[in-house]
This record gives sequence, structure tokens and C-alpha cells, in this order.
Amino acid sequence: MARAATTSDVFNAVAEPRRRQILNLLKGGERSVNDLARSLRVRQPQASKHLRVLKEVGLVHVRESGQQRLYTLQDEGLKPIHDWVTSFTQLRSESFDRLDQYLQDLKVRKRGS
Amino acid sequence: MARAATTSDVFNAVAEPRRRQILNLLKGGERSVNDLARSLRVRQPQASKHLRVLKEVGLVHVRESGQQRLYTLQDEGLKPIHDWVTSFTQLRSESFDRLDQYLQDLKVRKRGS
DNA sequence: TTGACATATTCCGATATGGGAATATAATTC
DNA sequence: GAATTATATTCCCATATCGGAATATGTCAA
Repeated sequence: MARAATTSDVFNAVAEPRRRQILNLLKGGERSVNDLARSLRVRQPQASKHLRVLKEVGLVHVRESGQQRLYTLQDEGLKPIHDWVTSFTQLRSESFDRLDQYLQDLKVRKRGS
Repeated sequence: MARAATTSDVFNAVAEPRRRQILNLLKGGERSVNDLARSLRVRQPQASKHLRVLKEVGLVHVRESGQQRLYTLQDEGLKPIHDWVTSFTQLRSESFDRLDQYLQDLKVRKRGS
């Protein structure tokens, strides 16, 4: 048996750095394929291929707008990773402290907005 | 170019389900190779190979004890993934709420222990 | 219809994989 | 030293990869 397909689950899809870059870019909102390709300094077909993988595992959503395809982040798809990784960081009290700090920051920011 | 090596970074190392299983088992504390192999229902060499990968990316630590090698979890190694994934879940207010709830649970549990 | 533009798909090649099997290395016991 | 046990390494193979290049599909405008 070889390595599992990149489309088999979110963990494999996200193992590729370029795909993480794409997700990072999509934090800023909807983006077209060419737009993403330019930002990544990658040929258009490569961008399309990566987006296909991300779509298959449910990390992005596509909207058709004329001849363009606008991709959006679907961060709910990251839940398996989030749950898995926090099940580890929960173990250490350090993490509790970091989390306390983190939540305080959030509250402050929330109040300010 | 082919896919990146599993030892290239933590994301790739953790993309393999068997290796996530190993990390899960190590939550319970130190374990020998044969012990892990039995729990995973895998031949010993496969266990050794996976452990090698996990060691190379800094997710486990080995201690020599006679002819045994006892492996321990090193969850600090998961920080890159933790940081990356939370940078996304932070975006949604839903996550804030879940985190609020989560922290309350923690406080209760802390008090109880 | 024709041409221009945006995106997706297919074929290729070099490469890394993960499991199996066999073997090597190392420590313990007799 | 020889046998036993625990672990690591090597070789093999089927498979999936990612990027490049070429091509196909789809949309718009004149």
C-alpha cells in the first residue's frame, strides 16, 4: 500500500504547504482561481488542482460568477484537525494558561468591536 | 516534484492515520515498541518505522531501558498545527462561544481535581 | 460565428510512500 | 559463547503524488 490519497481526509489535504497557503489567502474572503494563482506564483492548472482537492474534502466552497469560479473558505471542515490537536494540548496545564490568556484577549477585542 | 516527505514537517507526519493512532496511545504514557505494535495490530517493523518518523519531526521522545525503547509523547511538537488551525477557528464567533463553554468545563474540572 | 478570457482536465515523469519479508543490531539470560 | 528477546534497517513493489505542458470546456463580447 502506498500513501493515502490527498482527498482521503482533511489531514492529508492540508499536509501540502501550497494548499495551506490557499486557505490562508481565503481568510481574506472570496477569490477567483486566477487571482489565487497569481498570489501563489503558480500556474493556473496547479491552482485548479489544489482547489479541487480542497473542495473534495470540504474545506472550500465554489460559487459561479460568469466565467469565474469564486472560492470561499469553509473552516468547519477543519474541525477534525482542531478537535484532534486540542485533545493533546488540553493535556498540559501550560495550555490552560495560554488558553486563559487567549480568552481574555478575545473578550477585550469583542468589547472593542 | 512528488509529494513532500513525511519527515519534512509535522503536518505530513500526522497525515498518516496509523501515526495518529500511535500518538493517541502515547497519551496514556510511556510505551515500548512491541507494546505499541500489539495495540495497533501491526508488525513490529512497521511500528518502528512510524516511530522513526514521529521522532524525526519531534513528536515523540525515546528513552532506552535495557533492550527496550520507551517512547513518550512530545505534544509541544504539535504547536505548529495547533497554531495554524486555531488561526482559522478564531475567525468565527461560533468558535468563541464553543471556547467559552469549553473553558468553563475546564474550570469546573480543575476545581474538582 | 469568431476570438478572447477563465477554468478544468489529461498525460507525463520523477519521487516518496507504507506494508511485507528478511535481515541486522543490540541487550539479556543461560 | 549460544540462545532468546527487543528493536531497527534494508529491499521490494504497487500506488499516489505534484508540477509541467498541452488540451478541453465554458463564458462573454463583438
